[in-house]
Amino acid sequence: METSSSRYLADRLRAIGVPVTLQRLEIARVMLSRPVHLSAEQLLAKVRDTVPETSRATVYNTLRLFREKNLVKELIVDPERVVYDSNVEPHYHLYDVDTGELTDVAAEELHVVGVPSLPAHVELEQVDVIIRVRGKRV
Amino acid sequence: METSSSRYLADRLRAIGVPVTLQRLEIARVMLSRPVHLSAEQLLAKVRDTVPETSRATVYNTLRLFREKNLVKELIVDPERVVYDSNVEPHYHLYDVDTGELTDVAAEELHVVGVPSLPAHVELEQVDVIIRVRGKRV
DNA sequence: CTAACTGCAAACCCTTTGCAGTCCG
DNA sequence: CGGACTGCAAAGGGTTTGCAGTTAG
Repeated sequence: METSSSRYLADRLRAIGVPVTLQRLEIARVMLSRPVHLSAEQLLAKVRDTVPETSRATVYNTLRLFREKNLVKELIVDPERVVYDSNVEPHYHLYDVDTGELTDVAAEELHVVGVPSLPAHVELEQVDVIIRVRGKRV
Repeated sequence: METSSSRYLADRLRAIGVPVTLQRLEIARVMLSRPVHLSAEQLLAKVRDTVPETSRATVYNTLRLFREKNLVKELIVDPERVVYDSNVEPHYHLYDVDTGELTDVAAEELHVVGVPSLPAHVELEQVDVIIRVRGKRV
């Protein structure tokens, strides 16, 4: 499947009511063609490689839009920056605190047992699991 | 046990090689007398209630020091701010994304099954579980 | 023609830092 | 005395916003 073609991506955006622009198409190409973990700044750099007429504001605006449309998920693993994940299916993460590298852990591999019953007035939104690892100390 | 007396806290700081000052003692009283979740700014406000001659820089310096000494743990649940947790024992969290309220979930209640085997060059630092909830939509 | 999108730059918030003054051992 | 701690204010980095110009339907 040609998931990375402009045609496919443009249709996908239109299908969810997102007007297609050059910048959004390119942001979609970088973020949505395959599972990636990118910060806003990293995304901006990649998008500017091919579409230099892209501003920081547009990247942030588009990320917010994509998040609202459930095309990407925010990962909060580091106080320094937010990371955007193009895998919106339930899954977990392994995070190397030294390198910043993020790896997906499939929901089939890992299970959270014993989630407490919730107060009546709240509902579950999502369960985050972050397995923090670091390079071995010698 | 008088865990909140100045005497006890001062001794506790000295025991781990932290020179005792008025500000540190007060920060310790607010943070360490009982399990709390506080942001730096919230902590500053509480400390200034009793010791107004406390600067923001001192709060941040002291939080870093306390973290290095394993008196508090950083919680990364919200991109807006870091929350400090005076419960340094392994445990998990329930987070209300609407109110910002954080609740501890004891390690005995909840288990993470299936943590993947780690690459040889890294070691496990910690497993974070954040159960995100929100007020029920009507 | 109107509404929506974009770019730029400045504003904003949280956190850290430089520096001078102060205190404790 | 010397090293460490403190306060102030300014710097720093990531994110958001105001506004004017442009584009698409």
